[in-house]
Amino acid sequence: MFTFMAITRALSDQNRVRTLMALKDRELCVCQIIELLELAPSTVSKHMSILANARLVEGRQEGRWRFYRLAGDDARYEVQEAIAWTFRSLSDTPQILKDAERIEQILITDPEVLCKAQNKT
Amino acid sequence: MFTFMAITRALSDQNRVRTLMALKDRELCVCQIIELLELAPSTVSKHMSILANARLVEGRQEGRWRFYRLAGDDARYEVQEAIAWTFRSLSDTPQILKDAERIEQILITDPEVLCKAQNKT
DNA sequence: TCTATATTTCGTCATGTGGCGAAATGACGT
DNA sequence: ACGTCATTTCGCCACATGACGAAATATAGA
Repeated sequence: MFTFMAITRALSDQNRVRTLMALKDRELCVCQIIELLELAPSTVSKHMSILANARLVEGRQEGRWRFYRLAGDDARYEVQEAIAWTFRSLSDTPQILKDAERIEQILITDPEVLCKAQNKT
Repeated sequence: MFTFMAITRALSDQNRVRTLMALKDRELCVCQIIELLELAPSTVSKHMSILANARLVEGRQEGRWRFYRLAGDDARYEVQEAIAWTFRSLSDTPQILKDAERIEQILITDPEVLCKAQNKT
């Protein structure tokens, strides 16, 4: 029950759901997620920790950057089903399609450059 | 997206999830749900309206009583999948098993008597 | 070691949410 | 029509949550 509630609570925020969808087929660095959501780094960090806590995503450190990816095949089935359900429900929605386009743009820019740009703002 | 968020928000409260699980294979009158959750009628009413708003449950008026049941086969597939996922995730958990037992007890008592007893409290 | 920098943690604020009781609503029986 | 009674609506309170900026942390490179 606790596990399940952690998942539903994690999914009950639009920004977190958008992030989850953005991780389809790729991992993203925190600064890339910041760029997508247009939120403060601290806010995004909190969101990611909530998603990670629910085991919906996994984090990976690479140098100064932290990358997040969707939970893998080793995840609990509640998690796997939650992710599958989310994707089936939202893949075709305007917001997610718009995000997908935006991510393509974000991926063009090197994370290095992206982060630097964010620090100036 | 809006529909999906309504569902996840509805599922992000433990009492609402317990209620949803309690509706497996049967409909329940509001006073029976009050008895199960041990919450104030106004609180339960609010919970039910949130579940109904997300289309996870449907209400039916019968005289003075209002019965709720799980969304049927005509519901959107997001809803159907959400319900299916919830059941697969929680059917075997202690809280839900305990609730199931308690519901058996509640069902023994006639709703008429149950409501009267609640009014006295 | 010192600096730069990507991310997290902390403190704070505004808003949302879940809880209750009282009053309103709606439906039955008389 | 009127009283009864199950449920909902409303107003309120305590607490949770999402947002930010500032400060702390951790890592890479000089």
